[in-house]
Amino acid sequence: MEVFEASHWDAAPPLAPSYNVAPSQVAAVLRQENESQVLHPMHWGLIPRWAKSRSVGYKMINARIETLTTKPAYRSLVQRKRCVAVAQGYYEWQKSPAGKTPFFITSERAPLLCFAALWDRWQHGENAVSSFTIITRPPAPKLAQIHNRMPALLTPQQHKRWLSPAEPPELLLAELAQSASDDLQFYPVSNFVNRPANNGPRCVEPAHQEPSLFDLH
DNA sequence: CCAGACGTTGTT
DNA sequence: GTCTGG
DNA sequence: CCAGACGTTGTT
DNA sequence: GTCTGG
Repeated sequence: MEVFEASHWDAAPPLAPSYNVAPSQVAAVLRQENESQVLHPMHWGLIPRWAKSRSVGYKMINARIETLTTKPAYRSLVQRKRCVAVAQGYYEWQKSPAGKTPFFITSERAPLLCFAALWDRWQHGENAVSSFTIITRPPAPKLAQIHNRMPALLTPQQHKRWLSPAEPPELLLAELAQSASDDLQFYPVSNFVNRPANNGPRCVEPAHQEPSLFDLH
């Protein structure tokens, strides 16, 4: 709330801290409501209003910026359902012949990352669920060594405009695809984070250098 | 018209 | 709900 | 994203 | 291989 000058949390108890937010789990999402910014707990993995079951959300965790305006599932959301997912960092798995290594990625300068995202509300009988998907883009040069995609990130200057319903989506998307993301830093972590049930500071501890089988005699 | 999909990543 | 394919 | 299950019949 | 759950 301090960083974003958000006015309040939507739900009474704010989210508990998590070092391992997996798809389907709840994360902090910023939305504009009238003139104020409000934090909402939302499930990661978009469940569109028309979905017949919640399980649709397991597939829609990311949205490619290149095709955002043409995909039927997303194009209507770009107009009025923009939001910002908030976290200190995120994990990306780098592949090599030796296997997959998770990296933890944060900003050198900012205390939090702002992920450009889209949300929707799904209602089925009694229970309503709000959920979101994170927009992805080709990687900034720095991150190309880790992965061939990255989340579309917003600077603190950009995020208010991204949330504003008055802003034209075409312009916002053009800027989003360009934004520099040159302040990102990263380091490898252990595969403790691979198991969704694992949580705590151990998720972001730098990995020991594992000797490869090749180096053992 | 109705039926069926609606998504990304990564691998081959 | 809305789009695509048949 | 990764991990883990993937099934029925019949019994307690 | 593919789907579900976290």
